[in-house]
Amino acid sequence: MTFNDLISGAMTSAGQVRNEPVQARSSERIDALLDAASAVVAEVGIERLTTAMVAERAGASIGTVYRYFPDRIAVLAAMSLRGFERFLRKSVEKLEEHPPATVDDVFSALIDACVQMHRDEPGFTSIRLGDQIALPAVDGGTAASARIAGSLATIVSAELGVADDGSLAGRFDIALTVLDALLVRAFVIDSAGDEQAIAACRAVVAGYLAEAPVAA
Amino acid sequence: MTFNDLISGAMTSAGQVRNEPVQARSSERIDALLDAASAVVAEVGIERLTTAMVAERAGASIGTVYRYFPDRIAVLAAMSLRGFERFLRKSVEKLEEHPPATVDDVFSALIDACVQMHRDEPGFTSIRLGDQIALPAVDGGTAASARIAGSLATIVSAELGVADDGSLAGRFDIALTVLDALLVRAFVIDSAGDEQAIAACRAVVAGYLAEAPVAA
DNA sequence: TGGTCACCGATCGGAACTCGATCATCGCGG
DNA sequence: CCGCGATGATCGAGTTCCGATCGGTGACCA
Repeated sequence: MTFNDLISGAMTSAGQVRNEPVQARSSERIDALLDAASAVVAEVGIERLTTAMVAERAGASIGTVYRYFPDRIAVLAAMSLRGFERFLRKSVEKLEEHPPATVDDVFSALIDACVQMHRDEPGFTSIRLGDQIALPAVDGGTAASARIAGSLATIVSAELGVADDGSLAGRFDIALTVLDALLVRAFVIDSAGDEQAIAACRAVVAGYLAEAPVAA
Repeated sequence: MTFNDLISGAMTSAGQVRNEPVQARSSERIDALLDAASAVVAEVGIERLTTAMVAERAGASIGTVYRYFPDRIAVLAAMSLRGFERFLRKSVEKLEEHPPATVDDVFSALIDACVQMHRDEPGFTSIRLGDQIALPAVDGGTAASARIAGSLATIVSAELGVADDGSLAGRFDIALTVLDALLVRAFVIDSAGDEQAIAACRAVVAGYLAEAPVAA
């Protein structure tokens, strides 16, 4: 089991399109629609996004939006899931580029990936890493950070030889929750990312992970 | 300056009603509308709330909703602000009932108040303590936790004699951000509040505050 | 008691979403 | 290799539903 397995284990059906693309132009169209949705959220926020804005920004027709997404909320959910998957891919990229030696290295890579998402993915600060589009239909099993934490604990145990008394997944879930919240804070303070706030995120997460396990 | 000053310093105009109530029935109606909005968010989520649902649930007419709120998002913003204010009031209540001796006591009271909000205030787990309705029109000065942190730092310095090298407000802002995120997690895991997750929130916040200051 | 506040719901504009017509792509058979 | 037909993709007018308004009526309070 490698870091790459983080991705397949964490995806849900909640943000998938209604018709899986067959032709290349269809795949490209979906990406364009989600790029458009991201840009609209970055500009006006989640609540004010309309499907007409998305269609217009994507250079498509309203009917094309509804070919792939059953409704407005499905567009937001797909955007959220795409962001989540992209975060995972960047994380895996970094973890495979510079194999971590410690848990702290692992989370350092996750923070780097998440900072990059906030900087490169319009609207990510609004949509964040999480579940707010899906709430209240989320529980401890389906929450975004929980979907990563279990696999990550398994992989970290195996790859780094970290002992797991059963609490590692919970601790990672907490660390991911804190990471997401503090990076949103860093990008709310400064849309380019407040460096002190990012540094503080690193310190808080590292400090937490360095402690002896607490029941999660 | 007392803990009670936390409240006046943290409020914004962003969630205020369009017509301030004059008659008692008007105040009661606004409360009923916001109670209704909370119930609807708890059931269907933020995105699916409609003003018709709010009117119906409140036993009012659609025109009554628009007497007090210019639009749908203003209803959500008012609900969010009311939650935030109620959290502050519960916090101040607890802090005045049992005067804290340490920063940890202060945050313990804040956690108790926030847990109580999640339990007693429908929809609070969706709307949380934060700014998501207002995003992206939020910055480091207007963010919810930042609006508390400055006053709290001043009060804690004065009341508890805690030394402040200028970083206390930032540290409190971080602690509040973490507190909010980890309690949302606790109530996502279990809608009654997962006790282990709540305990973990206490430990993480206490652990962070016990450390030597890090630039925020 | 009268002026002001509060409420209602019919109405209209705008957003969400549908569906039938049309266009584009691709694989297969000649 | 090319033409054709089946399938996929797109569009936007039309329909439905939601957001928001406004004029008429009722309630409150000084």
